Amino acid sequence: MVHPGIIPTEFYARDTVKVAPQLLDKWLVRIIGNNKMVGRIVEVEAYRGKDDPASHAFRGLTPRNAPMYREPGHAYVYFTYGNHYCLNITTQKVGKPGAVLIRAVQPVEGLRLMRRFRPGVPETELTNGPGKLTKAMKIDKALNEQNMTTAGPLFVTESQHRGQKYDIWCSSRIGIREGLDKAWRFFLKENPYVSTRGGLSERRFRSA
DNA sequence: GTTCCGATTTTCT
DNA sequence: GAAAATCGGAACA
Repeated sequence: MVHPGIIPTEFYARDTVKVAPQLLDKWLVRIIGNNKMVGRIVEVEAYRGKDDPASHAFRGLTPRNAPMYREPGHAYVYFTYGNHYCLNITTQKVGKPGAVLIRAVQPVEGLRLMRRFRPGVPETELTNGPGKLTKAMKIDKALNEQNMTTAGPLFVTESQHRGQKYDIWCSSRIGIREGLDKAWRFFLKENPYVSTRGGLSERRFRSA
């Protein structure tokens, strides 16, 4: 199987807040045996380090957040609220913590498999939240620390569809209590697959 | 539509 | 012991 346009390590080895909005419209690809699932990234959040009280890395290195300090372009998968996995892609060079949380994707390919992992759910709710997309695409602890810059079980590519114009908006991040002043959630405005609950102070970020 | 609750890991108090 | 980068179901309106 050929996978054109895989996003390389250098893309991720930069400021997390710069990387996050640039991941929008790219394709998250999940390979399981001969099956392929693809989701267009439509909502993300940036998490940094000591300057970011909402980040897992705010208080320094722990066993859980260790991937945030290691190589960029790798998966940081953690288990939360006793029920759900969340997928992040690590950013910044080794030693400097950072990660982008993938909050929502738009199903592009492999809908049948996604529906099998999330039965009885309408298409718009298949992957419109961080815990939902990991379940629909079978992303769990087994993929923690996976390299996402090469063709493996999980990686990101450029969009393989014709470039259509879209508006990027930003807001405060969701489900946090501190760091609400930072507008580090980025999403495609009016995309029906973005998770519903709005952040504070939504506003236009840029068009692309 | 809303609010409340339970699932139960990791980290911090 | 409590809160957290969440979700789905139940109860209520």
